[in-house]
Amino acid sequence: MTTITDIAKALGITPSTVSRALAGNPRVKEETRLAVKKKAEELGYEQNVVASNLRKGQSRIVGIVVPRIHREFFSNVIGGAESVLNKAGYNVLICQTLESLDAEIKALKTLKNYRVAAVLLSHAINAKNGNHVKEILGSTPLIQFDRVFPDLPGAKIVGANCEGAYKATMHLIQSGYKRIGTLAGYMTSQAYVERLAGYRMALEASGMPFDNSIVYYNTIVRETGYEAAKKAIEAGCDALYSCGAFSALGAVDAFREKGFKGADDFGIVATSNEGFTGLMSPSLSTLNQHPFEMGEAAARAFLEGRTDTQVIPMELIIRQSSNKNNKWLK
Amino acid sequence: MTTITDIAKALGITPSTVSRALAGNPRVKEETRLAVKKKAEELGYEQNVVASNLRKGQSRIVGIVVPRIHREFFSNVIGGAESVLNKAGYNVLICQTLESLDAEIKALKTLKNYRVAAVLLSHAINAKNGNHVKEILGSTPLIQFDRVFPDLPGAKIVGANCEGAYKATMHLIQSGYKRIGTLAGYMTSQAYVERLAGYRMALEASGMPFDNSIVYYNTIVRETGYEAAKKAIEAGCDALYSCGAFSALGAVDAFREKGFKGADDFGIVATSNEGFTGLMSPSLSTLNQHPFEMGEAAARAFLEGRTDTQVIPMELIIRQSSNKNNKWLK
DNA sequence: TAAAAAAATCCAAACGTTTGCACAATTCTC
DNA sequence: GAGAATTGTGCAAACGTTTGGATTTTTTTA
Repeated sequence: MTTITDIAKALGITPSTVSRALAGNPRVKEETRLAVKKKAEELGYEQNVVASNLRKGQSRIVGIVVPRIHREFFSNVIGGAESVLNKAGYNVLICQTLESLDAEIKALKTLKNYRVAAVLLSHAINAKNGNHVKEILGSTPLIQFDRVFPDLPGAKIVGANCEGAYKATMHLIQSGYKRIGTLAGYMTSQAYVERLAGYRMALEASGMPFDNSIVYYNTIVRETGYEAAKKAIEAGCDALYSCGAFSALGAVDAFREKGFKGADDFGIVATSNEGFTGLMSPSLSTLNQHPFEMGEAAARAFLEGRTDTQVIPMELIIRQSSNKNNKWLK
Repeated sequence: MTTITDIAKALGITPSTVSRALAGNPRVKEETRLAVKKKAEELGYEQNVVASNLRKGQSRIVGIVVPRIHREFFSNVIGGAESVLNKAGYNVLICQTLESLDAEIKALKTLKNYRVAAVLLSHAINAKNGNHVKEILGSTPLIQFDRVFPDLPGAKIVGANCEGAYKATMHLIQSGYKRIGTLAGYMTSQAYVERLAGYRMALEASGMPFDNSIVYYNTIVRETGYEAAKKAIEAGCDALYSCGAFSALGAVDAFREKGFKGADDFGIVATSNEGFTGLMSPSLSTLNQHPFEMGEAAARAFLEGRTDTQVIPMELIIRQSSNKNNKWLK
């Protein structure tokens, strides 16, 4: 591999001048700069970024830590972040924690050892606070997304959970549904608490009672969604706002079983616009969390040195499952 | 940040001994090794991997280049590769090409400049050959997966396209379907050519004619799948093997339109076990390409220094769309 | 107990780049 | 045309680690 020393020797100058020439330092003569560029091209020179990083004490690598790479939400966040960072000349080093706090700690240490320019982080589910992060990262910029700890410094990118849930519930109300339950998540998670709050606000803003007996807690997978939906039907509900996407899938199973034929019979809006929601039958009305944009925002927050909290709006996508003019099954 | 020199000074020894002690070199006394370890712990020492990599001329980073990070298939490959590599002490630097050859070239150069230990690569769709790779990567180990160029050196991990298509078609034949068409892909892609070959082999092995008039080429998205399926129905088909998953979705649209009620009316098996295939109604029988395992295999091929081609079997998953004993819609 | 062998440590260079400061060459000013 | 200002280049150290070979210390052997 050719080095700047090789170029320097070939040109009878010193490595320092070559370095400056390649870096576009104005202190080197136009003439020599061109000669250096030409020779570099000629010898197929490529900078050894490892050496450069060592000398400069910093790298053009941004670390991204996520619970799981192959999760629709996270892979989209990564995709968004990568595209922004790549344009700015950064590369991404990716670590997955598989929801383990130990793995998160290890990942952060590794990234620190690589002297990454910043860390984009969404916490493992069993991280209870951000103390470990502060200690390990020191002065390395931190941008948290989705699963954040408010006490940690630095930018945070979160979804508009409350507002989204409000919008979804309001849509159901305005569509004429009279008794709207909710498939709520775990109250240990900030995101789900906010969604429940949004649901409640929409009801109360419309003069409808908030009835805790049709709030089905801890309902985030298909099976529990199915069971909860059956109960909701028995309880006289004609619509559901689901805090997740997979639980809504279970609800649809229940509707099928009951012979419901369309949104006239029962309406549902789910959170998280997973790919399948638009492909299944009935297609599911959802709240799009814009994971790709979340990744872009996280990357930009780093590039622009922001330290505030950004809230990414959730977009309501109305599909068959809440569209009263549309039969589910032909 | 504390360095090995700090540790050396604190202990009254030299950095070289500290380095060797931490590396577990047998030339250092047990006693000093323990002292070093203790002091390192005490001072919160973390190795500067950048300096280490520079000196050693290689890094513990593996580059992964994919067309798109947020594609179910690729994000799973990455997930699989990361989990294996991480256990072996490697980290992954990820680049997406967004199907652009220029971006692929740039990514490879970047990875080379980082002196990565290896590159795992799935080519951009408009890369016509592997010449650029050879030139840039030089001696850096290359492992290609999914989209590979046979002329490039190094390990290759591919799906068992022919065998999978054979299995899927054979399953339809054995289920009693009499006239089986296929939603074929682009014949410019090796994978689709092989799938068509497997389909043909199954027919011929069963004494059924291969009829090119019910081979629907270039059918890989929902819309074209829908159109092709309508034609297939008119042509008297009672089943389809689809080379993609999204085209099968279009076929299901067509079945719905025709009022088909179950696999007794029409059978279909799709390639690629995308998440939605198991969630839609009817659930789709598919060939699971095992992307996660493909990523694991690619990572292991590097770790074990393999240079052969591995074929990852495709698993037939039988669901409602080809199960004659099961009505699609209740 | 002296010499030889083995074990532990040290020295110094190297990896390839960047950068403050010194020096040389050029241009400008009066 | 002498000195000052400007411009371009060189020198050498530094980033933190690793490693071959030299050196010192300890242990073994006769």
